[in-house]
Amino acid sequence: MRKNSPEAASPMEAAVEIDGDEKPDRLLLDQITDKWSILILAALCAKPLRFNELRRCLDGITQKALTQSLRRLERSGILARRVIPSSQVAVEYSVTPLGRTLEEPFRAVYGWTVQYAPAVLQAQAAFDQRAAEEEK
Amino acid sequence: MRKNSPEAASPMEAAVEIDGDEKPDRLLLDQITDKWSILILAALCAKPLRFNELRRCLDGITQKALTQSLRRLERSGILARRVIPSSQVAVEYSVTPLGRTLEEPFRAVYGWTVQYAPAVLQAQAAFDQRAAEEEK
DNA sequence: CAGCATCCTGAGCGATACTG
DNA sequence: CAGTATCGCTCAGGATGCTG
Repeated sequence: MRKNSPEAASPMEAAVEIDGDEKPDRLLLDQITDKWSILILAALCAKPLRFNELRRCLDGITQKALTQSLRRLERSGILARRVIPSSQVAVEYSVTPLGRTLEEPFRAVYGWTVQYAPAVLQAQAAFDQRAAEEEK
Repeated sequence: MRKNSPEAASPMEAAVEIDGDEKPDRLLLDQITDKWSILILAALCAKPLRFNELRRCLDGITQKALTQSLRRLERSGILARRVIPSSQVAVEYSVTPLGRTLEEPFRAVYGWTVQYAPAVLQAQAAFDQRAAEEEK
């Protein structure tokens, strides 16, 4: 396996330059930017939740998808899974210290979507407008 | 650093609370966090590129996938497509001002992957170790 | 060169049923 | 409650060929 590259003078460009084979960065990037990870982390950063509580927060997610996302995040050390001793089976998910370090970057991205959503919607409308016109 | 994010009482949680129906934020989030968008933006932030130049940067992407991603980003006003008059057909893609505002947030996420990749890999190894043991 | 159209395969998702 | 297991099926994505 390859260790990561020494030191890239340019910040992000490294991702697109060293592309000879599958970079771990790219894989990792895919993992954390998947459909639900951001939202799951957002929910658990607020407070730890149990499986079905979490499911209710993430409206639209299936049990299977949630389980998979949770496992993947747990495996990567971003979430912790803790079985609560009780009469009923109870499992609580929480964010690890490592996961906490992701909160900021994610907040930046999510903040962007909120801030610029109107601009983007407008751009999309304009684009569709133009497309429709030259269709005629 | 950043100047955004006034001091939202609830920073990211908004995304997981208002889930009655498809929120535009969620859709937008999916759009920009897809497999290639981050890398495309990274490449074009460095400098504008033509279609095949860009394709070469993003090793592994197919023509179809690249076209789709580019259209989507163009439609959202993040990229600009410009046909260069010449003897041969030439098209240059560049980042719009709106796209520039995404550079920071993306850099934060990408930076995280680089910084914490070792920690994540270690966590994954430990996880797999544990899993393998209780398999026996 | 920069795409669009078409065909095709399989990875992944949802639905359902079952378990500790 | 918190999952695992199985099965069908869709549809996103790759491969290929063609065009302005």
